[in-house]
Amino acid sequence: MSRSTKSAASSKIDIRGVAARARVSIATVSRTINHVPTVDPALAKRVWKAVKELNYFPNTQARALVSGRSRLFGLIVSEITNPFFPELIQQFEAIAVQHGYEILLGSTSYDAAKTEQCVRRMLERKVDGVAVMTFGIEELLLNRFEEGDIPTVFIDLGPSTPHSRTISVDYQQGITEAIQHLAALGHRDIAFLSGPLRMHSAQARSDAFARAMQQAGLVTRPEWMLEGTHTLDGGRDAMQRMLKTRRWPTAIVCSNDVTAIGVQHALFDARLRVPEDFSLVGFDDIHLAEYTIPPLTTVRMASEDLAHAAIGTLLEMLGTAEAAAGTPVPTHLIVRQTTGSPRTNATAARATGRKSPVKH
Amino acid sequence: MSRSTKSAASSKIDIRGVAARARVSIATVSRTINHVPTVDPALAKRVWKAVKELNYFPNTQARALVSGRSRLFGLIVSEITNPFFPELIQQFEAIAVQHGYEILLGSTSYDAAKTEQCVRRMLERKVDGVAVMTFGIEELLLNRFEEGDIPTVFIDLGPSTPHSRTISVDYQQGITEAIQHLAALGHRDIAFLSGPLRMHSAQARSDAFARAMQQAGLVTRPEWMLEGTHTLDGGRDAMQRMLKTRRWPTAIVCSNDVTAIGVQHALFDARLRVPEDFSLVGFDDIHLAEYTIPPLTTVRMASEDLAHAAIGTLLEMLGTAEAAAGTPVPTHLIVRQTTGSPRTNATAARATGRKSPVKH
DNA sequence: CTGAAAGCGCTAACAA
DNA sequence: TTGTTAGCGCTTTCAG
Repeated sequence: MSRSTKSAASSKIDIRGVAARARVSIATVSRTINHVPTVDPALAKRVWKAVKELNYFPNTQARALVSGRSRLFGLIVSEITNPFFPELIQQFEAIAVQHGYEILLGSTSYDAAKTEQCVRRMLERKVDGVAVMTFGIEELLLNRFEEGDIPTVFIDLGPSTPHSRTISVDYQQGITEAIQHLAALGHRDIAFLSGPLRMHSAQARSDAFARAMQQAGLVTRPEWMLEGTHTLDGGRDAMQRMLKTRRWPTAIVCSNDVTAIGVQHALFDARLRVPEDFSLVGFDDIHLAEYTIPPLTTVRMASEDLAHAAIGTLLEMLGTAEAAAGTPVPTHLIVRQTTGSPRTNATAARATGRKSPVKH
Repeated sequence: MSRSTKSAASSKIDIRGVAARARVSIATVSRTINHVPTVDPALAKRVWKAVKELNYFPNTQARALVSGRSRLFGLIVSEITNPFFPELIQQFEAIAVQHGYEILLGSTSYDAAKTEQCVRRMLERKVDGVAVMTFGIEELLLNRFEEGDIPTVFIDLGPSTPHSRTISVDYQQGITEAIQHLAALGHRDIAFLSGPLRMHSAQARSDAFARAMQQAGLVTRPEWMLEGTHTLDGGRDAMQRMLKTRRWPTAIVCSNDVTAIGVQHALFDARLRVPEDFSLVGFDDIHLAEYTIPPLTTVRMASEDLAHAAIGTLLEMLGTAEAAAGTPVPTHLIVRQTTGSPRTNATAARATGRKSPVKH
């Protein structure tokens, strides 16, 4: 077991070791690595040299214990298996790390017990702030964090309390674009497949749809306002239910992309084609949307914008950053290949095969 | 600002507060909440009562500082946007939480600098163990953790050092099933679209393919062994390259599901049909595989099994759990709708339209 | 500008 | 069985 004094056992080196080697006090080491400006450059140089040689890095636990700040941000999402969230998480993590923060991830899976436990874990780890990206009202969460004086950001939730802020999303813009696009193609019978309506953001998207329809002079029929679950299965099931009804719409707007993918699947199963039999519009613009067959027309809400807004707001609440201006996160339509002219009833009845001729 | 003595400011309650209210020493409180069996039940009851009333929970930082254990497991993945990883992460987190551990997530994005930083963060936070699920050899990682005496599990990496173990995956089983399935359908010209070959697991899958082909008495042509990137884009690009060559295989086996989805997309773009023109097999069986159009035939490797094996091994190394026996993670074929009889050259030339008649 | 010393909240000897 | 006490590694007064 050869352990040269220099290299190995990096984990056992502490601030005292560095101080000894640099022939200064531990206080000076502390100041140096924290970039306190009043340190004599000569000493600082000795300290950094020792740090390098010993491969020292500070113990985060001790640091957090004494300073009261953990440099940890909690990120609470509902369900990590919806591809939108990983994209969001990745952005969030990248931006957090840039600012010297770590992410503690929690997923609620729409389950009260899991949510409670998740909040508890965040509180125990003394996160400096929390971003709740569940796209749903979680009064519970708000109260618990409020009690602990922990800065919290939510996505489009109503009131801002002393320790919580809201990031607003301009759902209307993108959804209006979608309806206008559909209307321009000749669609009049448009259905909306929402997420769980108890979730505020699902409700907001649903409302935006209704408003856009009205602006376009189209009527929304109640039986064409379906409630889904924001999942693949939910989209498939809802579409299957709709296919059992008498009168079909010619276009379907979904509250998120995975729902739309579920719809595509149900349609495929029923031997119905997109966009010939049904036009389809998603929401989110996950990376995969470009890869569905055919590629999905969808409303883009950039996960990067969301992550930026969330962390900016958190940093601002901590006094670390300037006010990041509360401009809402924008959305806009991306036209791909799931939208086209509405079918005539005749087409619907005998549709078969692809239109385009074989190429190769 | 009314703050009743009982409820609010839960974050300011410490072990001393609890001790005072329960009229015991802080040591007794510590023992109670750590379930040390030698505490007098009467006192324990008083302590728990105080804990409830004050809504107390221990400061994790302090606990970690003194005990040297953070109850944190690092989980390093390559790229969170490949849907396989979120599914794995979710499983991993669930199981970790069951055992009282938290997850610190890091993604390397195949980038050396990001990887380095990621390891550093884990070391700084003093993780009790690390699972490296990058599906690639990362000597760098191994050494750094080894130096810090941190238990580490890798996926199918060669040698086990004192502090590292390997979880092996039985790639052969599932891939052999896939080849046999294809051969039974009449395929002889089968291509393999691998991941980045510098990644050990991609190489292992590739080798398993070659062996399975040999066992089935089929020849593998070098130009049909393509290297992809385990991404949507990589699958699409590789397929597009292949379509430019003179001789086409009749079936394609992919090293993971997103690659297969990319291939489907390239085929769709080229007006070629699955499975009429090409049979397609994926690997992983992500949830989405059931929702591609048509649904993807794939080799299942359960993320749950992987997560279980990883955490079991980590716990075992920490002495917390019994030896979890090193049985390899199994894989097996799931037949859906992307595999069928091989095309004849004639079919390839004039393929058009769906076979099945319209239903509704 | 630097060093000595006092804790941060908790666990783990050691005494009682 | 319970309480007292000494730190864990670090930041941060407070003197010097």
